[in-house]
Formats: sequence, C-alpha cells, structure tokens
Amino acid sequence: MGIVRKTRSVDTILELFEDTDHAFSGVILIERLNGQMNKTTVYRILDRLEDEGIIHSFQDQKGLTWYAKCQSCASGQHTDLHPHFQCRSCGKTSCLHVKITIPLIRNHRIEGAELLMTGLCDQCT
Amino acid sequence: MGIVRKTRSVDTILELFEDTDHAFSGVILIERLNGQMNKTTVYRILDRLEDEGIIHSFQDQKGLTWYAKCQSCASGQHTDLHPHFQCRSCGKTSCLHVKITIPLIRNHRIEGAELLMTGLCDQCT
DNA sequence: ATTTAAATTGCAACTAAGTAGCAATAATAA
DNA sequence: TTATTATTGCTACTTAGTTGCAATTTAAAT
Repeated sequence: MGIVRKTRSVDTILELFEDTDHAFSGVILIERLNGQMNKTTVYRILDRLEDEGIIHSFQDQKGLTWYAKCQSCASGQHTDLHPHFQCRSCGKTSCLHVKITIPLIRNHRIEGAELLMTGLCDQCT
Repeated sequence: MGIVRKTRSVDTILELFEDTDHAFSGVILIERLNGQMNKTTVYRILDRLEDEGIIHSFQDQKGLTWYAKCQSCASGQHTDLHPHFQCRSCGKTSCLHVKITIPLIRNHRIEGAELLMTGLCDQCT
C-alpha cells in the first residue's frame, strides 16, 4: 500500500512543484487545476506525496494548508527543518533556505518545529 | 468602537486565561462554556480581547486556532515574540518563555514570526 | 493478450471551524 | 430615565477539507 503511481494527475501536480521553493495552498491548487481534476483528487494526491516525503505541508496564520517541495531538502527529509515565509501583501508563500535554531525546553521532548515568518516580499516592499 | 466591556461573559473567559500560559483552542472553549455562552459569543469575545492585545492567537498544525494570555508578555505586546508548544500526546498547548532568534532574510521585510514546537510535554514523556 | 488485483478518480454528500445578519438584551452615557 | 451603543443568542451560512462508493485506470499475473 502507498506507492504513488505516476498518473497524469500526479504528474500535473508534481510539475507545479518542480524547481521551485514556491508553496501552494490547497485552495490555490484546486483553483488552478479546476477542470483538469477534482478537488478530492487534488487533496488525495497531496496527501500521498506528503506521505512519501516528496512534498511537505504547513499551516499559515489563517489556518490554511500550504504545500511545497523544498529544493534544498533531501528527499524524505522535509520535516520542518526550514522556515516558511508568507507575504502579507501578495500572499506569496515559500520555503526559506536558512537554518533556524530551535531552543531546548526543559521537561519537554521537542520533536518538530514550524516557523512561519510574515512580512513583505521583495516585490511588495 | 472597540472598547471591551467587562460583561459576565467576558469575565468568564478572562478568568480561564488568568495566571496561566496555557492556551485554549476555540473548540475547547466552546465545549467548556457550553450552556453558559453561545459559540458565536465565544469567538467574538476572543476577537475583541485579541484586538485589544489582552490575548493572542496562533494556529496549530491542524489549522485550529489557539488563544493564550502569555504571562511574560507586556500588555498589548503579545505579537509573536515567543514560541508555542503543543504536545502530540495530550494536546496540551502553551506559551514558552524563551527568546527565539528570527533570521534576517535578504529582500524581505520580516514583520512577524510564529514558531510552533511540537513533541511531548513533561507529563507525557 | 487476457484476466485479476489493486490503486486512482469523480461525484455527491458530509464534517467542522469559524462567520454574518438581525432582532433582543444589557450596559453605559446623557 | 431616556437615549445610545455594545453585546448576546439564534439561525443560517461559508469554506476547507474529508468520506463512501461506484466507475475507471493502472499494473501485475497468468
């Protein structure tokens, strides 16, 4: 169970993520793939790709889910190692290629962390 | 416009946040205040308290909104200066009293940041 | 090739968090 | 006390995301 077959739909979605640190929200993808693919299919493919470590997801400040294929991450190692950025003006959201330091917290076993940075992108400043 | 009156409902909600860094999700609050207060009222009071800087909100990895009144934050200065923690086992969510370093990103004007750390709390390790 | 098994897709209906309109009520100001 | 303004409850709505199921496509096994 769980092998992602390279169907037409999967390829179409994967192409969007190729060679970019740009993130896409589920809503944006559904809109962009409207007519080509059902929204259920979009979410299911995203789930599968994430399960296999090909893409990763995170939440923005509105609670929307975003998906990206970080170029600097080794395959299957997308798990929360880098921060994300969202422009408050144009909404553009992407992976950032910087290392972040996660503080140690006593009496806590920290397993993951997700840092969302917000502000203005280069286009919007 | 915008002055939060200290009504019975507002007091009830504020009491939950007093003297604790514990966070509450909207869902949890609605459940806990069931019978005392309508869910619309809960959300509206939370909004108003946040507008006035008395509490602050953040999202978890499921996209749920959490609210807290961080004890170490000056009034009105709750904006994303500290990280939050969520236990994957018991769900307990709270503010962490540590400073985090937000990296500078060239060509970006960073205005805010939200760090959610996940793992196991002291009770669940 | 043909059959068989398993994964994928579309569709419609659903779930759940959060929001909006509006009338009724409660709180403050005049 | 009256007038004004904010708050609340209720119902209905919006929207992101999910589920069940039948139909279809893909790949594997004869």
